[in-house]
Amino acid sequence: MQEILKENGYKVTPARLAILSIFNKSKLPLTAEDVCRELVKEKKNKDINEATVYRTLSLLEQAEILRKIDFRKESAFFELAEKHHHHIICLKCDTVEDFENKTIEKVLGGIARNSSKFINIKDHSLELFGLCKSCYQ
Amino acid sequence: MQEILKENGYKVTPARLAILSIFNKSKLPLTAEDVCRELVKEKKNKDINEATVYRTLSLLEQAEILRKIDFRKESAFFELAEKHHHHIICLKCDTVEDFENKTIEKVLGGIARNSSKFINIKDHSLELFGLCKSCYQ
DNA sequence: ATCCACTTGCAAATGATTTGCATTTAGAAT
DNA sequence: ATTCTAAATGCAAATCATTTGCAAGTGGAT
Repeated sequence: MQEILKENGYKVTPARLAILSIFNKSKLPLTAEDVCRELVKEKKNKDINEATVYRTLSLLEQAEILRKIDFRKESAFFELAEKHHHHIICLKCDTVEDFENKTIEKVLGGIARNSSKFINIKDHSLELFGLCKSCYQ
Repeated sequence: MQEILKENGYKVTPARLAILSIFNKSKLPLTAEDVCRELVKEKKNKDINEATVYRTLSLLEQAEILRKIDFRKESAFFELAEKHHHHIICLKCDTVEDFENKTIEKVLGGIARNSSKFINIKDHSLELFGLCKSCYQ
């Protein structure tokens, strides 16, 4: 793991190793708060600051060691609920293009039906992120 | 539009009508802030409070008149970036089940390629939301 | 062992969203 | 039309996740 840090030119620090090790142990995605809580549990690392956790998470995300589940924008977006569809969102200017696709809906229906842990799927969200023609240099 | 409010037992107020009308005019999803900005533009409705906008948006969401794009949880989630996959998330207990599906990836590739506005798709997020077996009453 | 850019801790700032409370209002009952 | 009450609103303060400025600490190249 620490090789990945070095390769990317980041220093190997106790905080970074501790946080990486937490993700290695966890089977589930974690929030910054989850990480802090786990850190406190480990006797040795009671002292890693919340701000450091946030800074480390975004560093690890940029290094593509961690993935952030859903690129959430600062604010929530709303639209009329009329028709079900999905979006392609520009990472730079927030332009939105809608799309819908029957195949995907069908496949998702099957996935929902075959889930081992879930019995009731209420909705789903699907967004593509990229650069629109104007923002693509 | 106001019939929908009445049908659901909500009072028809100037604020609600103004906000609904903004969504009717808009081709794009809007944030609470966007709505406030539009309200200020209209001479008549300079006076609708920000808190009212937020309260109205969540009311309209509950009435299923508006849809919130991506059910964002309070905090962002992170996980090791190793393998690309998606999630089924319990709305009650946050339990997560992973899944992946080649068909969906393939279809999304085609959608990206055929987009009229976008030229560079970097990533996508796909999450299903529902109730896990334990939380389903 | 030294040095400096990179890290960290701490506290304060930020930005979106929510909430308590006093006032106003929609709309049902009169 | 007037009255009445629960629901809706404005305002300001609170909250919550996340970010940032700055001073102090530390990896790791030399």
